[in-house]
Amino acid sequence: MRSHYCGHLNESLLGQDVELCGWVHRRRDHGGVIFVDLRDREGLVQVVFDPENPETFMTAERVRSEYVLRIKGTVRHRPAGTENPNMATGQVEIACQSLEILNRAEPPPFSIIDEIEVNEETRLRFRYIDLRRPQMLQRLRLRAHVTRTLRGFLDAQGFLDVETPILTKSTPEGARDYLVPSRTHPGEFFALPQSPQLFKQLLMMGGLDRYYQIVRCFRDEDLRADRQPEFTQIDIETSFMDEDQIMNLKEDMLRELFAEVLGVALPKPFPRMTYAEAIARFGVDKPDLRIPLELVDIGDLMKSVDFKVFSGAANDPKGRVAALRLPGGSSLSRKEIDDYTQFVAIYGAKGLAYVKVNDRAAGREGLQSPILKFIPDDVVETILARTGAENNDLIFFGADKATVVNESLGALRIKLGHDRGLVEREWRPLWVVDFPMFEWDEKGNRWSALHHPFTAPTVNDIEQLEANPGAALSRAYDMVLNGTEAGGGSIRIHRPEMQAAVFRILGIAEEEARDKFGFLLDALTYGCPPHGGIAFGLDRLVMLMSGAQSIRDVMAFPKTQTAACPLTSAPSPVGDAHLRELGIRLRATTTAA
RNA sequence: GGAGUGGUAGUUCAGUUGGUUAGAAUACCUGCCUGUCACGCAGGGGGUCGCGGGUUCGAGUCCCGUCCACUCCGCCA
Repeated sequence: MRSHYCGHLNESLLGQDVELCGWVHRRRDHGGVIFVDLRDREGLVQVVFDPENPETFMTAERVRSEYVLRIKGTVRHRPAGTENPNMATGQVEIACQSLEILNRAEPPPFSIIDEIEVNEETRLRFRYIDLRRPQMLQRLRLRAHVTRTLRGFLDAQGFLDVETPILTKSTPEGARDYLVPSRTHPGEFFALPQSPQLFKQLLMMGGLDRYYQIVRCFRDEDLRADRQPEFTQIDIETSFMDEDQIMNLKEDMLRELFAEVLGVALPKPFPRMTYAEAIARFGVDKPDLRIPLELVDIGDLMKSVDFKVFSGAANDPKGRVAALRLPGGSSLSRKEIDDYTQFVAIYGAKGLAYVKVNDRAAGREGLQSPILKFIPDDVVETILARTGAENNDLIFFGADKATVVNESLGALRIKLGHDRGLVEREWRPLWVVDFPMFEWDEKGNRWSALHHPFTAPTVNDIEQLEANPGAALSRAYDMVLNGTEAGGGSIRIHRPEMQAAVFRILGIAEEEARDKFGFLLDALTYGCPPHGGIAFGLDRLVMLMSGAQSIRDVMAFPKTQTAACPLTSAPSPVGDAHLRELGIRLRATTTAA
């Protein structure tokens, strides 16, 4: 076992003999002396080889970058004037007495020293080298600090860490499953869990009462900067607690986490906002409260204007007309506005109307806009007043189906916030509550669960729920942090009749419900306690806390956008014999006659 | 499934209107340098311009297709 880390050497060890292991960060020769910066996970220390120890010196001449060394030597002060203030260990150096090359190394494919942004595929192919870079190491250490702190909190609160199966049962709805063929049941498949949702509910039925697990989840959907096919949840479930108790407890958890890991004091309590308010003011159900821009409804003003884009949306029960004021936005160039128009087109917006407010006092003369001629003076004045417009502002307008207006202006709001440097440098958590229970799926022509099918509605009356599913609210809550969904949960259904009713509304036939969830329905009949819980996305949380731009940067071995691993070349073909054993029919490789 | 950006030396990049033997920095190798630490100096090696096809006297450059990476839409109960 090594006696010291390189990065821990300091003046308290002056004169002592130490043994160090590490990588050659850099070798320099000068004036008959060899300097080696030796690196381990704690940092760098400079090792000095002088010719008075010829055997060691000659060995040192052979070392190259990334060679792995074990050295023994004496800690001493650097000569006056040669201290390196850029190095944590820059006051001391090691006078080397013995040197052992534990392994040689090819020159690394990219620099560990320079902070040049290397192509991500190359980084992933050589991830073991990428991980040597201080920033990656620091992120993994932060991640470990986060899980350690969370475990400490949950253990102290009496939560029990229980593992649930990875090989489990495929469930309908939700994301696409990753499937695993069963050898012993030819033609049948396990699914990897999208989350341990049903198992944690079964643990409540098993009397566990407070459960948590830091657990891998799998979803076979397309990837994003914040979405990987396998990711980690902090999964939590409790019995007998209501939503306020759960939210309060989880707030405490997050506050302790941020205080411990980042030294940041999160607000107490977190603000709460209904889903409806979030959509109305920010267009999205996970608002980034750091951006001081809001959507303002103006549909009531537009019902009879002589401009069909606006009046049509204003008179459509599913439409919305909204304004978004950008302070100081009148300086935007025509090209910038065109670019924003292109940007909102991604979300289905057919255009992006705007008004530049050059001189508020000058009335219509002080405004500049391609659409103003369609709108009466009093309406213009009301819009300016309602949005709080001031000189040099710009107001964007969205008019379309409400979903299009919400998504496009919601996304534009975030983009403007970043482009114009309006994002506050703060942590702004909030709870979003009162989600609709169901949303109408136009394509499938049916109701689908906004959260998941085990979420309890706010009403207890089944007839009332079935009479008007679209009006029902759920007992779900999302924790949003700086515009990212950090976690989400709900109180679950614990009455078998209610669970059956929700399945009915979702169009899951009784037979199918029996087949897929019979075990859950049975369990509900044997004394299921009221229960609920929450799951946090660990990767996203660590991404936010570390300032990383991608979830991949806080995972040791992430996958690329096509869900492949450049390091191991997974996925890869398997042999025919292997497939036959699994009862999988081979796809014909030659064209049939 | 769709939109966008990119792919040239180990790495990060430049490469003009299509025109000589495709460059720079850095890394690597050799030598020099008595305290360097982004050391310095001199020299050297290193290229299937992602892949395939086309246009052309001539393609890194233009066209078509394709693969890969990244960002986003759809998708993600």
